[in-house]
Amino acid sequence: MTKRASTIQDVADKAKVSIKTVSRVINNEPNVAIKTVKKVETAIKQLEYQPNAFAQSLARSKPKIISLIYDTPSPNYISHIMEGVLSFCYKAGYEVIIHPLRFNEIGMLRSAEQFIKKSRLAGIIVTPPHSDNIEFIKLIEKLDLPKVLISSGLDLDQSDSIKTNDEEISIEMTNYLIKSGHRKIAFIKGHPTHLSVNHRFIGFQKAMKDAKINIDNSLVENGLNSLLSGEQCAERLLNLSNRPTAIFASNDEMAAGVIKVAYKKGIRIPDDLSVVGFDDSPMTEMITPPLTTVRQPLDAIGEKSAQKLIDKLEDNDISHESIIKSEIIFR
Amino acid sequence: MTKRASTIQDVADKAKVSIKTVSRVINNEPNVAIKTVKKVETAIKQLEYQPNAFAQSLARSKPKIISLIYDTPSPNYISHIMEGVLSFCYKAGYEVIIHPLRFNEIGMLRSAEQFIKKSRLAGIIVTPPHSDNIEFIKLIEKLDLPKVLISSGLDLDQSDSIKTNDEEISIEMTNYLIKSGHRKIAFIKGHPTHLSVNHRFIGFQKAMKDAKINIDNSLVENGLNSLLSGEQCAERLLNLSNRPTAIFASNDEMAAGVIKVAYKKGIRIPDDLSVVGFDDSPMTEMITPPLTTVRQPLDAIGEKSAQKLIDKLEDNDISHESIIKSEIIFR
DNA sequence: CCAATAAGATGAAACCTTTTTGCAAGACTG
DNA sequence: CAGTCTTGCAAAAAGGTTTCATCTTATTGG
Repeated sequence: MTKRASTIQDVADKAKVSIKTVSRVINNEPNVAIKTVKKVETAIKQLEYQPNAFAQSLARSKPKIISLIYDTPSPNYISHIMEGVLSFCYKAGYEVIIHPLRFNEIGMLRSAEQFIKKSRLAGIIVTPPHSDNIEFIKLIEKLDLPKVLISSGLDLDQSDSIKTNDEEISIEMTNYLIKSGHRKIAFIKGHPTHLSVNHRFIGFQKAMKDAKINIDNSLVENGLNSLLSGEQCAERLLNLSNRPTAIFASNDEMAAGVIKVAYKKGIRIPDDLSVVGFDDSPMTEMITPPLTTVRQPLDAIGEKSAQKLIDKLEDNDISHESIIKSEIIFR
Repeated sequence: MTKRASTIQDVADKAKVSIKTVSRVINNEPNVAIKTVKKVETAIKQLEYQPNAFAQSLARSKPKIISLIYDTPSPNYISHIMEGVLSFCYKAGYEVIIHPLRFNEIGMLRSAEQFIKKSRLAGIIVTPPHSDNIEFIKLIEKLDLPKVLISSGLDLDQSDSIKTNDEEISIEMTNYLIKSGHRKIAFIKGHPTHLSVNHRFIGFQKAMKDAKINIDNSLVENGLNSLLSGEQCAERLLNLSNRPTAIFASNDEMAAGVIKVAYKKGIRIPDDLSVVGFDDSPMTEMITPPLTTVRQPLDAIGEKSAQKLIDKLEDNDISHESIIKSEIIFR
């Protein structure tokens, strides 16, 4: 039993053609007679030949490898984005290296640079909060690496980013609350460095203004995207003498925190208090009572990002919309 | 501005040594004079040199690349395992390719084989449910690929797998319920192909037997690990005239399903019904009321798996324990 | 103290597998 | 018969690792 994997040479021998011709077939190059293609293909099949990805990457100027950079936001978020990215790249013949990068770690930029150089990436997809980090983006640009930023709040070239319609959907959600009769609506903002999350607040403000309802500043809390911070904000909000009748949280984790506190205090949902969130992690469904929430199509976001990046790399026409719409799930 | 990245040759020139010597320094090989090492290191720093990972992989017989195979179980599960694997591999200088593989897809085995060959993997880490798939394991063995299986129920060489103490902890959990006064305890089993989950049931049986409590068969349900199946099981269990006072679910998603149904039926938790789960996804905390549950240290499992695999690859002494203990979180 | 020998440091060239590059030659087309 | 496709050849990348030989030193025995 020869353990040695077969090489392109073996295939060439078996098909009785030259190496170059095999290479042509593998890479779908034009100008190969159909008959020859067939011969080569059967040889490949018989030998169970698979081109060595490293040799290919080395020989090509641009290896077919991209990376997805993340920083452990919610597992749900990242794993769905990942799913979308992987499934598209798989079809397109690209390999993906998932790379975690701690946002606040010292030397994070240097280690990122090392990683990028070492892997000779063809391109990079960046998720929040890194996509909001101007230093990091500059590094990528310095290295001349094609990129796609997901939900970046930075003001960038359209062709470089995939965004969600946070502001618009936030308006819609706020209108829903208003239409349901709420006037004292509290808002829990997200992490300050997470720019795109802040668009959610902007939408809220606009909707309130349009409805001519004043926003009571004591009803606006600054959260940190975590369950705990949601609890803390809720604690303050629900202790107010002028307690809100609805709370709009910038993400589901914080919304869950609100529910937890409300439960502890014996405040009934949705009878005494309406709670709405943003993100639709599956947890939303499990929570009793279920939350009305905004569903972001994360898989689609991942897929589009990958598509956009690969189109760039291969100089295809870039005509895809860059905004992926979320929708409200009423519960 | 030369865009070309610097090569080992450049470093050699700058340090006035041979390529081989630079290679020695990069790979920490012995028998290099300290003075020489210094010279080379400064040259590397000045040129911002990073070895090309593909060239390395190509030249080495075994590339420093391993893969983590998964099949979208709960996002929480996979992303924590991933976290552990990545962080260890990063330190050890290995790259990780995360590869999704649909369990029931036709041609799944062939596509897996292609992937493994193409990437010239050094080793592979397999998560459930693939780690229970005998066909898949055989494929890996045929390809002669070092492996570590996470929570495999198959009866394998110890050195090939990382397990959790499911049975033991399940006994402990059952004892806790019994000690709390419960006698009519229902059990919701997990997905039948997910062997390790079944050890949880075995533990439950043992504990009940030891306590001399008969298990009422109508109180044992077959779930499928999903929220929905949890709801269905709960529906049946809670409609029984002889309704259980406690329900032990094999994972948290099913436990959440139970809670959802109980809530709908107006059954109060924990007053009328105790619910305990297994897994400790963060959802558990958010759910109101919080669940008593088993916490599996997923990051640690990922880390140990990576360590075990890499130790194998590098012929280090393999002396690590292969069982990672879970603990019960009382709430 | 010196030759003999071992041990350590270094380098030259082959090798890993594929793509690419020209160029030449044979095989068609109309 | 000129022109366009196909195909092959051989060699040069791509950027490392590895084998093995060589040149220095250090150690040892006498």
